[in-house]
Amino acid sequence: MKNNNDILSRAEENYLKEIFHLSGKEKDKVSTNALAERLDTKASSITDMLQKLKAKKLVAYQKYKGCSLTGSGEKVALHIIRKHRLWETFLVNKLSFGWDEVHAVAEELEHIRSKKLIDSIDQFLGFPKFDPHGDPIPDKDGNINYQESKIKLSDTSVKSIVEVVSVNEDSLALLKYLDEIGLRLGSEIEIYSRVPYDESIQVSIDCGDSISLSKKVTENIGVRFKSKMTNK
Amino acid sequence: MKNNNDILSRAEENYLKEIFHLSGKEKDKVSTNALAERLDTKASSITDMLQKLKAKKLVAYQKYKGCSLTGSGEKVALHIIRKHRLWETFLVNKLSFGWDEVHAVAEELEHIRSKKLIDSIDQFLGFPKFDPHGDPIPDKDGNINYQESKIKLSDTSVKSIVEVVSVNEDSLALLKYLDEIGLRLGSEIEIYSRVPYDESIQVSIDCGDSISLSKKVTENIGVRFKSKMTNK
DNA sequence: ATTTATTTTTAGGCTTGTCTAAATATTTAA
DNA sequence: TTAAATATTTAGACAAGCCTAAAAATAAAT
Repeated sequence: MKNNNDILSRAEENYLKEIFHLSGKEKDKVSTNALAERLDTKASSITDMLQKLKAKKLVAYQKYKGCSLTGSGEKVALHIIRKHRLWETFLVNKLSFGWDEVHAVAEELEHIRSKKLIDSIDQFLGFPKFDPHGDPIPDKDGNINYQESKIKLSDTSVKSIVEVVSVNEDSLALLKYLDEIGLRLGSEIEIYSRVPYDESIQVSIDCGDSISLSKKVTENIGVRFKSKMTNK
Repeated sequence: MKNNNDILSRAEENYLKEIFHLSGKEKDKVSTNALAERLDTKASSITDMLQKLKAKKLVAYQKYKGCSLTGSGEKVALHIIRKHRLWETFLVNKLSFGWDEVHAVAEELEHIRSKKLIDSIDQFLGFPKFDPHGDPIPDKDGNINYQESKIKLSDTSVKSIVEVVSVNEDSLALLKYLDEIGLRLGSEIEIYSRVPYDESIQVSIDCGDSISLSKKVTENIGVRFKSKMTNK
């Protein structure tokens, strides 16, 4: 049960992290092009790196067939994600950063190598379970509490009332926009109607005015079902 | 007065920092070999990098004549040192790290690029003036309070009583040893005698038993004069 | 003032992680 | 089921930052 514990480069860590994110809960194979887009590199670079990561037994990879993480690859990925999310929580809870300001910095901090440091931060924060965007934080052994019954806002049915539990942090512009319209973690959203043509929905946020949200927005918001709207 | 604000690599930042440390308060020229030893690389690598840093106007350098920092080079160096020392202070004051555990981690943290982050940490710590090893922390404008009348323990005269105000953090082994013999920041040291042959000195620490300290140790400890010993 | 020793620089190479362009698989569509 | 489109891989190149070995400059010693 020996871990191939060579020290990994930043690039290698980022590849593993993105493979984890892209393969999702269903552990799908991840395609070269999908990785290239997320990592903002060319497909040929992806191929090179996958061969390297395969040699280190961190990913399973076959030519033309996509890749997935091995056990130890997933362990590394979860550790990076743990660090990323703990640092974000630190920035927001202790240093009063806005939720739209933390992602870029956490992308750097997640590569700091001290185990003692991140475990101390975890303790300092009181062992938080979720980060400021509502995503679950893996514990020191890599266990992650996937949130029960979380769905995308884009997948909800009309006349529902839901609670916002997570937001995709990748787009700074999105986070700023949500801030502007007053949509935050815990907000209550009532879905009035859906326009089939563009899949935009008409909603109110925390009982505010009715507002339209595009598909592009709603597919990046995670919610939990609360109740159906009462007809009055 | 425009700053050549290309983003610098980690390596470049480390070179600038070491040039700053080696050139000292007197702003001496720094030799290629001295840098090579501190940075644990070969002299030829130093030459390469100095040419690059010269092109970026961060160091003044002439073949065979050593180098020194330019104004903007020094500014960068001070900013790295500020970050290093603030992170060390954070680790010790907020996360209960030992003073011998913080250096390695701070070597990584000092390269995190967010200005807002480090200024927030500064505020979070209450704008400390000195780090856990007694070294002064540059403020956000790069001003540094060199400690008044600090000298090396190796340069003290016998029959003096001095207070420890700083310790060279570079050697982990030294910090562990000092911890062992109970020498810490603020300790009071009485110097009984000096052996001319090896320049070791005989001292007591905080009124404890007499102990011998080698030159190698005493030249890495900064002290401030308190008083002469009373003859009784 | 030469010779010897030391320091520094040059020249050429290696690895990592990227790129472009061309070749090859796979998938989709006719 | 063959042709067109798309996805992926290979081949060759490049910059950064390091290396070794050899050449050149400086410093030390006779």
